[in-house]
Amino acid sequence: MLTKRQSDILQAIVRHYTSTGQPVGSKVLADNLPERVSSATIRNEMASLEEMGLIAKEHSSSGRVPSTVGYRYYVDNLLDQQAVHESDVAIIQNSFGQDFNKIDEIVARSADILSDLTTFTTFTLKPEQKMARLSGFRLVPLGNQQVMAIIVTDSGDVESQNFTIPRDMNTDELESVIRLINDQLSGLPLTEVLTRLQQDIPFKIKDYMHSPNGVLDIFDNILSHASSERFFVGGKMNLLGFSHNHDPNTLQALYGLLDQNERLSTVLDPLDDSINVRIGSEISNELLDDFSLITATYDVDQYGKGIIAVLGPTRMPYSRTIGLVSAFRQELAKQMLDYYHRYYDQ
Amino acid sequence: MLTKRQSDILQAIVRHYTSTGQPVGSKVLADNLPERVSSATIRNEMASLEEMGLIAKEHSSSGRVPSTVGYRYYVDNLLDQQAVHESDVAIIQNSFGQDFNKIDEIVARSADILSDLTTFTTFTLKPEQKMARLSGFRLVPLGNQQVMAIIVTDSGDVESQNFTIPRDMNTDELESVIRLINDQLSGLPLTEVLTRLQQDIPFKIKDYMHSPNGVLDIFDNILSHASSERFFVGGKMNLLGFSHNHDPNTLQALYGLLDQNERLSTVLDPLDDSINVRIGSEISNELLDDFSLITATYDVDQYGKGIIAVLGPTRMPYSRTIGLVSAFRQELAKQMLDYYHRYYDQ
DNA sequence: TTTAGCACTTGAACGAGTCGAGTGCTAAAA
DNA sequence: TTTTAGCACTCGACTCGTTCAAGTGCTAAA
Repeated sequence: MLTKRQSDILQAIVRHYTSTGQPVGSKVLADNLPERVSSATIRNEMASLEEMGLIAKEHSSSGRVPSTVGYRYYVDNLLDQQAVHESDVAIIQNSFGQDFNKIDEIVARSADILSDLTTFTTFTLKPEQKMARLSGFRLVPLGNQQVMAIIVTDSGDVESQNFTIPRDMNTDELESVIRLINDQLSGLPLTEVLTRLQQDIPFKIKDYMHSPNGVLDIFDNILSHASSERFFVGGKMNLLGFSHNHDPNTLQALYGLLDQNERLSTVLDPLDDSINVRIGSEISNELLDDFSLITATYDVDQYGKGIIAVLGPTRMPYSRTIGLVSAFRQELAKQMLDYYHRYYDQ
Repeated sequence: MLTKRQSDILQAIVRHYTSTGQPVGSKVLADNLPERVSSATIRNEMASLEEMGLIAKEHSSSGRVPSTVGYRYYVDNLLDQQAVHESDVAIIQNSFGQDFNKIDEIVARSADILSDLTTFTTFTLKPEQKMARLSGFRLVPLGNQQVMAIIVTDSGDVESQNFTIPRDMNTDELESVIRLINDQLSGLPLTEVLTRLQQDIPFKIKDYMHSPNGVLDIFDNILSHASSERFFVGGKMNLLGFSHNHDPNTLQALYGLLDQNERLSTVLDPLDDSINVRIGSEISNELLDDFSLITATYDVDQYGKGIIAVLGPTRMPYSRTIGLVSAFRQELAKQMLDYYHRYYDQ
């Protein structure tokens, strides 16, 4: 456990370092502490803090820099009341237009707004659609053997995909299959729809058409697309600004990571419903050792929970960023509820 | 006009510099020229070349580097027969799958293939759709006030967009409008459809519905989307590798440019149907002074002409890159024709 | 016209010296 | 016992001079 003075010193070090980027020495600290003590005393205290692993030197006679553990302690114990600027709240509210036609549009826009505010890179995920139920398949002929398949869920998600009908496929057959699917699978959760599509449906379809494989692949394809979770990434290029490492290869690797949804989702998984901060090596991913990740869920009542996340440098203004995330998750939840109410309640 | 020996020297300088990135001195050149001359002679010749503005020194005692004018001369007069490696041709052919459901997919894939091959950044634009004709509007109700509007052109382009019907809008009214539009506008070129939508159609619609504005905006919106030209960008992140300038601000500005289609299209406009090379300052855009841009059209017969382009460093292997572009435009045209034939000829 | 030779220029790499900001430690003061 | 003043020490950043290699331009001879 730290003494009051040690806390003060650690806090001052983090504040100073995150805002200037320079290691902090005993003299500067002496001028910035609430109680006046000499630089020598501070040096002694810093020696203790270093022994505890909270701060570190870059070289033997440099000032101190917070370590991962130090940031951790700061975030857990020394954070300001996360006061969110009213102007920021106003910006958030005004940035959402009202002309959203899809949940995805809200989510994508969210990532951009949040990255503009924080100047970092952000991720957003819409509420889990796992429990969403199939409300209908549609098939729209486009002429010339082309067909657009559309799947709609009761949570308002729409996924469409074009495909081409094999020449040997009969349109009537296709229509009956669609009817069958709508009859049998409407109202079921997407997960179950997927399994049914692989199990009993092929069996039943046999009666209607002679080559059912191609069609089912299409449904499979579009369905798994609809039920797959895709992160929207905002402010990708901000990374260039706050990454310390400007080596092209490292950057390319990082950007590769941002494009791989599977890898992202393991990294961004929020542990609980609070605002979660992972610092440097705590984000078990070598590429992200110099970054901090703030993740949070947002709760859209019966429509499920989504995720927002901010990726910034370890030396980020934690208080401000956490405040922004906190304000943002609320506003986002509100926007989504608005959206759902506008279109689905009556 | 350059003497044979001057040509040889310029050629050797460009070759050497593009492959090593190091300024080239008289000694190295002496070893690499077809006819054996002393380094002193070469120094004299280089002095002439420099006076003509074809090469330049980085500092008073450094080797020479090609200038923009020098590259220009090289590209115009000294290029190898652009022999394309058979293996590259094979790669191009194999990289196109056959499971394309949309022209856009082919175009997007093209940008990726070409950027992988060149290791540079590439742009592709599908054949001009200006002359494409509207073959139909579709309107698919998705439930809960939501509707998906689909527009299909005779060139097989499909554009869809969700929107929400205002509560005061009558579905029957909407249907009659759709019918009207299909009746009146099918078969017309998209450009004309756009103007008609703004001129006589609103007048006619008045009879069918009391608040025509919202609907027409939607049509307008989706139509201009369909007829807008959008470049696909491949290998964005390759830019990190070949840009000399690693300054985050410059990079961000560059990436900003890649996302602005309007600005791109002024830059990428190919002057004619040959393969066009613009070097450094010739690409009238300050941001691109250290880059070279190779643009070319590809010709898909009656379906129009599209554009492909490669953005690389001024010191790129011109011969190889031009060869690749040349082979690629042919294969791409073939792929598109295949696609069209597969789906539109009977 | 070409070439050998030579004086000259330049950036890169290296070491020595200085400076400033920081440290740890000791011994005296509180 | 805690705090502080003082001091020797360390290290990176910077400057300066030196050396080295790779170039150059120019001159005079071949």
